[in-house]
Amino acid sequence: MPESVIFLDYLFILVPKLVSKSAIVKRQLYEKQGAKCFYNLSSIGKGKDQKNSNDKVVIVLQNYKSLRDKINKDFLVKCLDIEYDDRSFSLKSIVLKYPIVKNDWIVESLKAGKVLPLQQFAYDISHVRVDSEISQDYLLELSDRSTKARKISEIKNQDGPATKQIKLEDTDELEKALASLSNREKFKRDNQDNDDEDDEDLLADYMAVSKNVSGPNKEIIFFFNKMANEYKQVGESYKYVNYRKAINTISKLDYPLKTYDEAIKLPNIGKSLALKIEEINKTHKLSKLFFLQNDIKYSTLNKFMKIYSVGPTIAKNWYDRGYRTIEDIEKKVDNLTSNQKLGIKYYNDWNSKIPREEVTQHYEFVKNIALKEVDSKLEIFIMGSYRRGLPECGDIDILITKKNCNDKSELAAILSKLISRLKSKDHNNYIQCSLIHSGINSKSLKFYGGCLINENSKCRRIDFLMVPYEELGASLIYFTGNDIFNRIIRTIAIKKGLNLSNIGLTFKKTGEKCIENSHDEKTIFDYLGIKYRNPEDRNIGY
DNA sequence: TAAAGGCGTCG
DNA sequence: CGACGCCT
Repeated sequence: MPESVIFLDYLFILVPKLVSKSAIVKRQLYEKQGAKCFYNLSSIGKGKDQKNSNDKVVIVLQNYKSLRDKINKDFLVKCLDIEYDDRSFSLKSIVLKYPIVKNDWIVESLKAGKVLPLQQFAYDISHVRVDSEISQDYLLELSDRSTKARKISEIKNQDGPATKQIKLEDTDELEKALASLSNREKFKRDNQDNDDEDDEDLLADYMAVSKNVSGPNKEIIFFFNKMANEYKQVGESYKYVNYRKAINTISKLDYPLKTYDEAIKLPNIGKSLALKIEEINKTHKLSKLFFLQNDIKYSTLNKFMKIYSVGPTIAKNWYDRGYRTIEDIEKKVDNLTSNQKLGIKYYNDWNSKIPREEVTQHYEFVKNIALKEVDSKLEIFIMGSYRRGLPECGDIDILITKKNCNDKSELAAILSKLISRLKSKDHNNYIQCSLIHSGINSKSLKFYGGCLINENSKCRRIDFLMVPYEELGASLIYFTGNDIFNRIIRTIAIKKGLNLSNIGLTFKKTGEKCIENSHDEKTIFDYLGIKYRNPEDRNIGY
């Protein structure tokens, strides 16, 4: 026996605490192998076994396979009996201190007759959901389960063979594992099933998106794009921008980015992004991404912010008040703005992409009405992602100008007339709703709303922008984007002491115009000292 | 450490 | 008018 004592320097925290006979038999087996066993962190050293300074503490998830869906932050916090801190990342500090492994680490180690490396059995903390309601219920259920099961079997049969059977089954499994290697494949299969499924989901996702991305670093770009979108949707706009800029840097490389050291030297890539690049290359996963996607707080903020007119402040406020679903919001929030109500009404429609071909249809439809029924001298362009050549668009952006017309009230009147025509029954109420209230006498040069091209279609977001002719160049740049491109060239302007907006290019200090009449974009590019870029080349960062 | 800029809506 | 959100 002495030579088989492999866990001599180990201290196991067994979670959750299971009191079934089989669990206790297992615990005794671990102890025979030299391990000290506890059920939570705070009881270490309180029992007969004292912690030695060289003891390696390992948190072992018992019955991992059947519990994996139930494990979340509150579950672990409660099991480990640690101080609860509601910040999303508090578990990280524990994990840094003590490894968390699935129980097959013990099983496989026993089979191998030696302690196997923890890494390959490590429980991925990034999967841990922060979800108090589910886990509280589950913990209650769990604490009863084994006693309940035993009681039922005892009632069925007073001699208790059922109990014995449970015990035999579980210890059998372990003994089989110890005794024979023929089970090795089965164990492997059983325990890797779920991970394989995760990988397949990821792969499908990856394949779908990677159609649009090629090059030696497409995997990194894929993950960084996911991170960018995740951060955008929870209101972390600087992180969003930084990821997009990093993608821009990486997508220019013609060689695969392999190491931290290579990455850190590149512009727009700092320590944390370089580490993530290394993680992606090693594991083909990004734990932070899975954390964000599975964290109840982040996914709820994400959900709320997809409502038009709900930003980070309101989403956080709702989250803090305990709201978790769109239904909660509809029922319990009594001060929704009219735009937010529309955002909920059209939640699905406005979160769907629009095929490029449909945008073309809208363009033809609006152009026709504008020229025939409003003013034949108008010039009408589709902007945004459409002008940048993308196959799908988030919305429909229409810029309208009139040659040599700088009269804003005339332009406003044109817009009012156009909108009222598009709202009319003559055109099947094409405009369904307004997000910027532009009445017939509105002086606004903008209109945002929802529109319907035909009965079978979805309601689409449409934006109109009336532009004085002298502002056309700056407006074309602004309304073409993308957002990151705009920020980059505006930053270039700042560095030259200038200010670039949709109105024009001015001197930062005096506010005077740099260019009197900038009808075209090229003049502005020239003044900034940068080469003209076609709209298709302004898709910065994915 | 800094990070784009203008404008509409709400209270 | 400040805070918030939206547009690229």
